[in-house]
Amino acid sequence: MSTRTTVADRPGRTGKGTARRPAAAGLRITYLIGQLDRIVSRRLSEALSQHGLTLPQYTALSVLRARGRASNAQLAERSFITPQSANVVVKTMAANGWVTREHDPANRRIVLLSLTPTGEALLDDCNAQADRIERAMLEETGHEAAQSLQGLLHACVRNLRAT
Amino acid sequence: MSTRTTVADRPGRTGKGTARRPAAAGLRITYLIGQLDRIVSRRLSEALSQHGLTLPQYTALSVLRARGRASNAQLAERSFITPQSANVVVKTMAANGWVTREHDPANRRIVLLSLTPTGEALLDDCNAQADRIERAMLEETGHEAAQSLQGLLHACVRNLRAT
DNA sequence: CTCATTTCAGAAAGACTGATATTG
DNA sequence: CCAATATCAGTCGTTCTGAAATGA
Repeated sequence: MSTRTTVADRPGRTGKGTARRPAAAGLRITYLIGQLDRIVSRRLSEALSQHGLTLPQYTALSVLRARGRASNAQLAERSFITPQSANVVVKTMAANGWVTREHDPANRRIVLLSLTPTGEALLDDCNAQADRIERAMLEETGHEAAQSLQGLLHACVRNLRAT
Repeated sequence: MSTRTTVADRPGRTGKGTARRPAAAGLRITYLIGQLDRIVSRRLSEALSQHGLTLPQYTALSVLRARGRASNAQLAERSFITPQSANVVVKTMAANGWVTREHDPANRRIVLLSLTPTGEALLDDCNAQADRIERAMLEETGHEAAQSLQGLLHACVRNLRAT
């Protein structure tokens, strides 16, 4: 994982209460992204293990639903991992009957991946788990703030992907 | 790491241009966090390797500067990793002369970690690199938006850490 | 004795690079 | 011949669990 970094020079925390004051407001954004990712990954992994799948597998299922059918190379690109890594994930999912692998009639070299009904149902269950974590994460945060966060994160991804 | 998940049901992308339209706006927040963390980690790791350190090491240096002196257990807690993992990271940093390890006079069982001048200078260099990446990430995003993002991420961490 | 801290040992999961075969 | 795809193999860095030793 990850683990981002860098804390501001001044801790900033002077009070002793729970946190009415901004308190420790000088945290670097890259640091917060890493910390949040670590916490969310842990929570999500715990929840997913109850259904017998891992986080990379859940990611792959999600991408496949969004894309419909996709090749291994496309899946890898969408998941920001190498085709080799994606292949490892897909192999076990195919063995579990969550996805099917069939040759593209137009190009026999390409293997198209699709969700099976079992995979679809599994994804629905996992999405429900993810929703619960997301709600806990955004507790007391208004709907507009959540949308703002979503938009900002998306902008960050776009900016860095372009460079 | 990582790899978060779940894309919305509708890709949303209909156009073919670079991306003037919102395009694919329905991405799940947990998914975006994972993707962004992956991209930022990769960028940061590349930059840090030029200085001869890894991302977890940079994180540890940052935490140590923010905390002043800290034990290995405290460092681990702050970094959201196990004390064992922290120990691995610290060992190599001590060997490189970036941190010192001295016994707590009050409790000889505890080893207090501190940055050396070399470690301080190294951290400054790395922070400059992180600043560059952060600026690229927040390109065209206003200062207030960046602060909003920082606050939202911090709130998410607090909410999940409490649960 | 009990608890916290450190640290050693082993193992697992993920992702990477390199290399190879196949197809268009 | 070249580009893209899939996939086999090896490796590395990170993190984990388990266990042991030390000291308050």
